[in-house]
Amino acid sequence: MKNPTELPLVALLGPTASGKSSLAVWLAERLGGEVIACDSTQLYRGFDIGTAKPTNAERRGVAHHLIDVLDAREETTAGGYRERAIAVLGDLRERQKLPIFTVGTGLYLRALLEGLAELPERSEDLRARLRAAAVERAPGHLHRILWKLDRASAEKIAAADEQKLVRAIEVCLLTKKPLSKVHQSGRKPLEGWRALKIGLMPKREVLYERVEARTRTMLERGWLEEVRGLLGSGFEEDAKPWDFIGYRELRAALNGEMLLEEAEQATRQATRRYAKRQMTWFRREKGVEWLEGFGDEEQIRVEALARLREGLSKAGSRGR
RNA sequence: GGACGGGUGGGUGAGUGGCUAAAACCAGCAGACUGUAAAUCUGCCGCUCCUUGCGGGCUACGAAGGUUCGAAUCCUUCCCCGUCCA
Repeated sequence: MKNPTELPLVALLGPTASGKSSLAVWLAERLGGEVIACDSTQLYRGFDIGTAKPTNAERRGVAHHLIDVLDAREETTAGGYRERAIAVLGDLRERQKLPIFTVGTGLYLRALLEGLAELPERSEDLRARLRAAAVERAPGHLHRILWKLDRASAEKIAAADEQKLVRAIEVCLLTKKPLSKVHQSGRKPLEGWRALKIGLMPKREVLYERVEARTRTMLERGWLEEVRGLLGSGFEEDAKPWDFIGYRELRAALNGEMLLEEAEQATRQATRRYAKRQMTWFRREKGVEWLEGFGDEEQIRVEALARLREGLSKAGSRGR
């Protein structure tokens, strides 16, 4: 196999409610592109309103990928996302379409562009055993195990961070090597593509206002009904999508564990915190052209288009 | 008019003489994060100064006075709020 020519791909990053989806469609129409969601929640079928999937009307006939590809009881992982995205990229290459990623999940973009180390997949079995042990033993048990297996990792992970400790121990046990060592090898960056990154970074307080307004709008569009329907459809209570912001709160409201009003309030709150975490992650992303505004604002769109055209011509390929 | 209960930092709220710039929680801010990532976790959080130290100064628990070596904590008066009696 020859090394394929390097083609440009676009990554639109930005916190939730910053208007990525709308900008993506607008750009796709002008650049001959198709949209690929890079979002851990839009992957799931049935969870539509609260994950802010673009509606058919909003897609305006532009093809969208990696939305609705998983059943609620399936697990996503960064590695799994990477594989799917690479498959889509292959398809777009063949059809000569510009890939435009709407990136909400920073880890997934990184996994795609920079690759992941050669790590084993998660093992539910092992995880269950580790968790059980943690409950029985004194606090700090997992951290002590990791300390023995891989001191360097143990120093980086907080004793309270069970999720990361379990993962680290899991990798050490399955590979029989320290995680910190495994991390140093085997990362394969994406080949054949050159990423043009545009970031949306609206003013904090305006973004928060949008978050509030959008939560309201989602409810008005029947979000609660959607959740009611999902509850009735019978998949496990611990299915991954019930972790998503809003879904867990609305479910609690429907189960009588909190008032609807409280659920709405909690949802807004969680969304704001989420937006903040996204911004923290994105700030570290390299090579991003930042725009201070929302993706549905005319001047932001025009500017995004201009910067992309520049980038595309440098990449020496399509762009009309 | 009378009897109780209460007024604490952005919010809720603990604290009844020193260990208290004041628990805890929330909000806020900053950050970490290579297979759960809309997850998980960490730090900061009155103001200020610097030689950034378990450092110094100032302000703070409704208001004003007082007791005390020392008060959010005790006393007095006043102002507000709640409940009950008239």
